[in-house]
Amino acid sequence: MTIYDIAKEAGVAASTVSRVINNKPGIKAETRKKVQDLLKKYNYTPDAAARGLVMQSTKLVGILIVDIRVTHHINSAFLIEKELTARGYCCITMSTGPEDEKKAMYIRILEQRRVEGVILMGSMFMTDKVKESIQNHLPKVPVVMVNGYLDLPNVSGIIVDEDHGIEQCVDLLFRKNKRKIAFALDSVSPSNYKKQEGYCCGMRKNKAPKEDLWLYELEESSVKGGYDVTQKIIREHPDVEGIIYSIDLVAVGGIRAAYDMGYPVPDRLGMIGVDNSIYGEICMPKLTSLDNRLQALSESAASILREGLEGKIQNKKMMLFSEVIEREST
Amino acid sequence: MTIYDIAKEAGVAASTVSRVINNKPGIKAETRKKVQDLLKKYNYTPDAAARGLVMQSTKLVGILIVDIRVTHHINSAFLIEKELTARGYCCITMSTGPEDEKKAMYIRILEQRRVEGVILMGSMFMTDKVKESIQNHLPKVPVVMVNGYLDLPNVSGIIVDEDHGIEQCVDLLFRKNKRKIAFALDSVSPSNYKKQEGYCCGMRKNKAPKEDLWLYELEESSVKGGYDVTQKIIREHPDVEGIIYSIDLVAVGGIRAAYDMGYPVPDRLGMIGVDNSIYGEICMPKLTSLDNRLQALSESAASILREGLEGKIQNKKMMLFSEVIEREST
DNA sequence: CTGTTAGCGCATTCAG
DNA sequence: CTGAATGCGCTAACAG
Repeated sequence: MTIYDIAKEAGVAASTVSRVINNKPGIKAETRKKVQDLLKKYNYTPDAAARGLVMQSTKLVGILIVDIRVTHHINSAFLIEKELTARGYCCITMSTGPEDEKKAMYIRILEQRRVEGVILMGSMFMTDKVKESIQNHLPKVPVVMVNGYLDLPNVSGIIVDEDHGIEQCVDLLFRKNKRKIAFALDSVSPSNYKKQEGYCCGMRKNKAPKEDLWLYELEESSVKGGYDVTQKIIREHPDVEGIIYSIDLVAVGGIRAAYDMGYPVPDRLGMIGVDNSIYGEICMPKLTSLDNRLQALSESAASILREGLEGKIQNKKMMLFSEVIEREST
Repeated sequence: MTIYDIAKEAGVAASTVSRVINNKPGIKAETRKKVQDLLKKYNYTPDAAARGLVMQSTKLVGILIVDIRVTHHINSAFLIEKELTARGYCCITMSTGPEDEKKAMYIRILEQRRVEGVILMGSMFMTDKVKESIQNHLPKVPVVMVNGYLDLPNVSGIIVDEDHGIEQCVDLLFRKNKRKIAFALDSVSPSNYKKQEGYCCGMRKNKAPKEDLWLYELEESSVKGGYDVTQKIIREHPDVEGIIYSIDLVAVGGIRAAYDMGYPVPDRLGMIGVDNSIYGEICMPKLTSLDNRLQALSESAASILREGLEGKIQNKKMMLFSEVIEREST
């Protein structure tokens, strides 16, 4: 079913049908009615691709996420999608995986689809390869990176001061008289690197001796990973008094490990995660967590992209401030 | 940049460029090379929409989810997307919200985009309005419903015997000598209705007196909702010995409520959730849960849709069997 | 081996 | 107020 089919049956030209569909003025009420009836009769809907071709506008935006199963990221995507869908855009949300080549591949897919805007979700997209791909394949569409930045004329970024936030976490533990603090990283990413910096800064600021900076990297970013690393930390440093984890998901594994090893939380061991996620409300005791402002981050990203879609392409750089949410684990 | 631009610079016709792009045979190696160099020079990628128009194939599939933030559903979408992307399809994943009108609206959006297949995620799509929309707007594309079914020639469905699974949960509690069992529903959906049926069946089968069938509906499908309803259950039935929840997310709220009210789990109170999700591994004690076979469900959905995309449109109906995973809460 | 032509479904001039 | 003609970017059938 095309506008021609409708036109033929209505005894008018295709252009008339097109005008009716798009509510253009200058159509006799009677003709309009006749066409509209036919449109309804056949449940006709115009082909977005064909329209996009002639209008030079696909109304498509791409949202790239390393892994959509990561609660934190999909929650953000949800908010962004809601905002953009309300404005008539259709979002293509895809999981790229962590490999640079695949990220580049997905950028190409978005190019083929001629998206008019792109969201890059998370600092994992802060790589040279991604930068090069954007430069080569999407040099003119507005791109917004959530919690990261790429120095390109069409890319904007919003970042959270997670380094400073983690520093506050260290401060909090010190205030609770916990001075032997370990830090567990779930993966290597610019965001996690910043958190690690914050940990080191905070420890230095609180005059912790250098040999007491205990950095741990997880085998896997999961509850089990958190469980295992925590056992390891406790075994290697039985005098540990606090652990900060790069994300809540692994922190909750740590909470359980502490319990199983007979380290009461928070009395003997203070624990802090990052994301202020639902995981922290489920475990026992409830987890103190660094709120990295997911909602505000997403809303800003959506609104910056929206501006870009409206033609104001500019590489904005914004920062939001994280905040420690204290619960039962400290 | 179009194939014409490339063609002009290469001194060949557009069709030749098209042939090179699509690796068609019968091109002089020299010409091919010349064109390929230009393609690379300009980072040219064909416009998927224009190609789709002439090929009569968009290579687009739609995935509709009531709320992509629901872990269970997004995990399933992830698996399906992976499979379909690998086969050259591009997935449009969208949150419809629970309202029927919005579901219908999103079906129209998919129609406009001329998707070649659709996944309906979750039993929440088993409504007359959705059925009517599919019938009117997407009567010819293969549709696969995950954990549900619509009686339409182009719709397939895979369902899980959650009713029977919940019955087994009741059996398990009875074996543990818990006979006063409540059931908490997080929302009204066909899937939850089936679970409720299973609860009633199980109770009847185990000869529980009719007045001991305690059904509760939650205010909100959240940890807090589970917490509140559990307090209510305990207050209204201090002799309660077991609670089954329609999903893990609310069950973990219940676990905490039981703790706060001094009801040791599992000694005094056995608790069971549904989904076998990560939530159940985070709480303490760890949650016994009904595994509703998410992975198998998703894989089947993807493979049925794939068959549909390959032309074998048929309304298959499949069933998978759930399984109780016992942990610490029973 | 390559160029010419036509047409996918639509919106938009420009005539009438 | 409406119709005919054109072109968006691409592929395919047909010539040559």
